[in-house]
Amino acid sequence: MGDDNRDIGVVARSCNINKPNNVVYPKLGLNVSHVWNYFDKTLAPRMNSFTGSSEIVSLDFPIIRQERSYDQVIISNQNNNQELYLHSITPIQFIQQITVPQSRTIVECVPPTTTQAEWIDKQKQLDIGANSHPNFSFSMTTTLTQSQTRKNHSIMLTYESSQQELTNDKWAWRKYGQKYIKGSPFPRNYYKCSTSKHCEAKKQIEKSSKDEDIFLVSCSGEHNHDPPKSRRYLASCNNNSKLNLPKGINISPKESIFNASSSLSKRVKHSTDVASPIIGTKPPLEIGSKNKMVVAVVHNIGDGEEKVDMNEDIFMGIDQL
DNA sequence: CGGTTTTGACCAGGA
DNA sequence: ATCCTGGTCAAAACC
Repeated sequence: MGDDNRDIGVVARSCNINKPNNVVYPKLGLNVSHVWNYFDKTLAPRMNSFTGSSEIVSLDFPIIRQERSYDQVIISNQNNNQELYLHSITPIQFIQQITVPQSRTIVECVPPTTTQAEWIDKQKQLDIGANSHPNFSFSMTTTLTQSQTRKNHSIMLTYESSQQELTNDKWAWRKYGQKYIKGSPFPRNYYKCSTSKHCEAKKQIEKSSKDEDIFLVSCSGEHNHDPPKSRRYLASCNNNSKLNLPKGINISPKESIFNASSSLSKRVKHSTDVASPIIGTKPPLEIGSKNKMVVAVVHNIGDGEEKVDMNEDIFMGIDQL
């Protein structure tokens, strides 16, 4: 892609909207779904509070999305007579560690009759900056990093999270460790899914040393069960009144630990409101080979037509090795 | 009483 | 081989 798309990306960041003017998209007739997948929640956290007149259409990947061999996500309407094609301009290939947000994703609406050849041809048009059909290009605002610290360890996906986001989680977690990591004054907290013994979902939470309001959340593994029905843990927070964090998250920097460690006993007695499972954090991201986040906002603009807007940070495609 | 948190010990991988 | 670092374990304490 050339400079055109870079410009669009810049506009998208500043305007929070990423669409060419006066573009009418085909009527998709998509069902509104409130099923958010993990990527949706991670990459489009602001959509939680979307209050505009538009409908938030969150497309559940296993049901609505499908992929074709040429690296495409296709969203079909119920009658299968219209499709929304989503495609990563630059395939995102994860290696040991790679940061994603520089990647661009293109979203286009094309007739359902598009064949692979036609689609490739459209890509060529895009490559030369042609404007023959509606398309968007935008960047993510959420830093998403995939890493693998050790050979046999599962791949972890790391992203930045706000305190608010930490408190909204449907999964139950049990803390199993805490470690001060070199280079950071804040400890890293280790959690496992506590709902099922056989669930391999894990996550790590640590406070960002760069921004006091940001937490770094790393997820690995997948939940192999439904979220717990009981959300009893959601209400429990520790006594950090300033932050109102979920219980169990220790963000005390090293210095304060040392200064306050007058207690010499191995088991430091803690106040009643410090110990408890951390719940209320994002669910781990499902890192599958076919994970692609798709969220669209559909504007009804009359004449039976719908306008599909893509928020600047609500879509991305992820391909794995 | 069962589940969770705490925290030092242990272990494996990398330098 | 040794050291360092990060991830996990597990016993004790807590809720």
